[in-house]
Amino acid sequence: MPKPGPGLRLIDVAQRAGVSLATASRALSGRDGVSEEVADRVRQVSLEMGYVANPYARTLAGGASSTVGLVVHQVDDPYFSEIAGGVIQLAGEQSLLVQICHSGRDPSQELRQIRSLIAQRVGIIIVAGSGYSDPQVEASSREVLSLYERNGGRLAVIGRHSLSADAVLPDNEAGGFALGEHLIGLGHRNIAIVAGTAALTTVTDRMAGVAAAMRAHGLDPAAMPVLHTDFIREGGRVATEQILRDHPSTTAIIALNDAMAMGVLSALREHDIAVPARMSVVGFDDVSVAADLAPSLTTIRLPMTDMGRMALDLALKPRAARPRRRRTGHQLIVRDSTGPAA
Amino acid sequence: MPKPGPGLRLIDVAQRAGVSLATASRALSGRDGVSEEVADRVRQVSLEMGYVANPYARTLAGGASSTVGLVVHQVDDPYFSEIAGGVIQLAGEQSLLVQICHSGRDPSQELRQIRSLIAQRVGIIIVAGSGYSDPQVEASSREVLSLYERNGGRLAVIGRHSLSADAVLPDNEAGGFALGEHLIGLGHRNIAIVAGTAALTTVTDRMAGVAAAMRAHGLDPAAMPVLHTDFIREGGRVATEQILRDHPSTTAIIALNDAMAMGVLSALREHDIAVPARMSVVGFDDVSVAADLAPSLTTIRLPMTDMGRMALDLALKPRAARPRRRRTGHQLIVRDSTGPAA
DNA sequence: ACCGAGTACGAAAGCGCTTCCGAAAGCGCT
DNA sequence: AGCGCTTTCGGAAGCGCTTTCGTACTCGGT
Repeated sequence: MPKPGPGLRLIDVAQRAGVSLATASRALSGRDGVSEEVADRVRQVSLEMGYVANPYARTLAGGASSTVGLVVHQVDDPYFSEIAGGVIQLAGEQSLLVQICHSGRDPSQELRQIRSLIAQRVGIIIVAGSGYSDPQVEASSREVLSLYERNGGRLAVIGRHSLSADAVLPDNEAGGFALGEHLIGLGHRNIAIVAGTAALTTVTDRMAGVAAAMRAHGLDPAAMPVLHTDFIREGGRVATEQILRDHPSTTAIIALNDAMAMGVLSALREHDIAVPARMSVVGFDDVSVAADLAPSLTTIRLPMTDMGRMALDLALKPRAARPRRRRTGHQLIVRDSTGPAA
Repeated sequence: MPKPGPGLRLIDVAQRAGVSLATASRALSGRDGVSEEVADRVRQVSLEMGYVANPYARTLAGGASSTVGLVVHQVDDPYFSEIAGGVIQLAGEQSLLVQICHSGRDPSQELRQIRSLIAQRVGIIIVAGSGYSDPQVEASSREVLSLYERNGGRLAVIGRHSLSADAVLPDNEAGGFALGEHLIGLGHRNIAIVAGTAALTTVTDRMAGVAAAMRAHGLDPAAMPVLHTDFIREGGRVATEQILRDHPSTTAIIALNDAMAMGVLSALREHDIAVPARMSVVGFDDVSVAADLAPSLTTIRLPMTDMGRMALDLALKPRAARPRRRRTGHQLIVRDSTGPAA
């Protein structure tokens, strides 16, 4: 492992400015107890010499770490990369650094990553991604995180419910409802859901919204085929094959995220099934390519970049007595992948 | 700024294991001078207590920082997010953490980010993204980076030439050549290039390849319209408008990356110009959505994830006498966006 | 049984910073 | 002039770790 180069030390600056180490430290970190005149001189010298404090020493000595840990499922998934973009953006403005790691959609891996971040003593952790409906897993993850918070760490989660932490929550249920309404309004009655991993709360919430819409229109959600596969493109492909085979009367497919919707479209294309003439397809998230797909995708827009910013913003604020919830807006974007039922 | 919680200290583990601090340190870091028996006991106790070393203390005491800094233009650009995915993947396997920051395609911002990483004493820096053809900018960035390397920092760059650093280089010129050959082979003679930011070496290299292909077939590259805009989707749209207005005889458009190609396709769609019947379009990179576009995009595939891994791999190896170059393969992927010239 | 070489471990010195504490100096007041 | 109070600063003690150095002990050779 390479070793970073040596650097200017605070004592060098202090000597050059003709003050003690302690005074120099106070001057640079803006503590009071230093005359304006001396403080200015120290700052001046420090600037001239291009001094930058060693963050390891600073943190060790009881200062706070200035890096934020970000845990995402997978950074090359557009949903997460946009969230990460937002976090990095705001972090940059606040001159914080971002440690990023993958949980790979695996609860135990996620826990490992969080532990590692805590060990790194990062002061802020942002966990993006769905919660897991497995109570066992959630419990142990919750335990680690709440210990972290009790120790003074700041935590914010994106897109998952958390009892203790501040959270940024897309309105998954309302989004699902809007999708359901849209399709039912177009006359669709045989709607199938490509639902992704069953254990994710994101999935269950979005499904609940769709079910509510169906009930609101006198349809029976229980009759609706629900295909659980992976929450990625390939999952959409696989599920579509099953739908075509087992539920031939289906006229509309709701994929619970855009990645799976892309898989659905690609499978339909292979089977020469016209969209939306013979089958309507909707996604969820509105990742940036959704508009460029063939055909362009009707979906629910979530402000991913903002969600990243909001989460960091929450975490930067002092902790409130009760965990804060920030709900994001959502918007139905109607494009070319949906049309009237055949 | 929140403060990370306290933690178990090495001395706690040492006491519990009945050895001195020094011995415990040696045992856990695998140094020799400790009997197998004692070392085992210490490791056992450490595991039981869930001890994790404080990285700040460790680094301060002369150990090496175990985080790698990654500078990308923008993490929510698929090209960079896939590279980042590769870096994070390998870093995870080596239990390194990744600090990620945006340069936002701005040379001075990039330099600022690098400086900040150096100040953070990260031991490894990976810079992804194109070089800048502005010699002034390149010089000052080169100065900072070579100082960093002289001080023992490890550096690897992706997709840019560097005199001193190890580099992972896609074969931009050969890729450009392959695209040119493909279109010329389909009978296209009036080819326009959507080139993106003129100051990037990636752009100039890819253009050089296309030009070479034209010369090889007796065509004059100088006659070819070259549109310089931003290296993003919107740049492709703007450039396409210009092409349609100023170069109506064009039958094929080469976009020098997929993002711009998506812009080109979207502009053509608005103008109801059939692809590939009336206009062929190619991109470069083969980001994962390229296959799902309308129509699916002919492009040059670059192994982005691998490139990220390779860069970190290079940086982890001890420095060689001469900087190493690792050339990546490339592959022409023919899809539905290209066809014979009208 | 004695000596030099080797091995296993502990004591202690930092790494560069923050912060507590105490000394010195300046002030208004009696 | 003498008192207490505040302000400004320096000395020094850590933060938790790695690493050097020194000491006690073991062992093969004679």
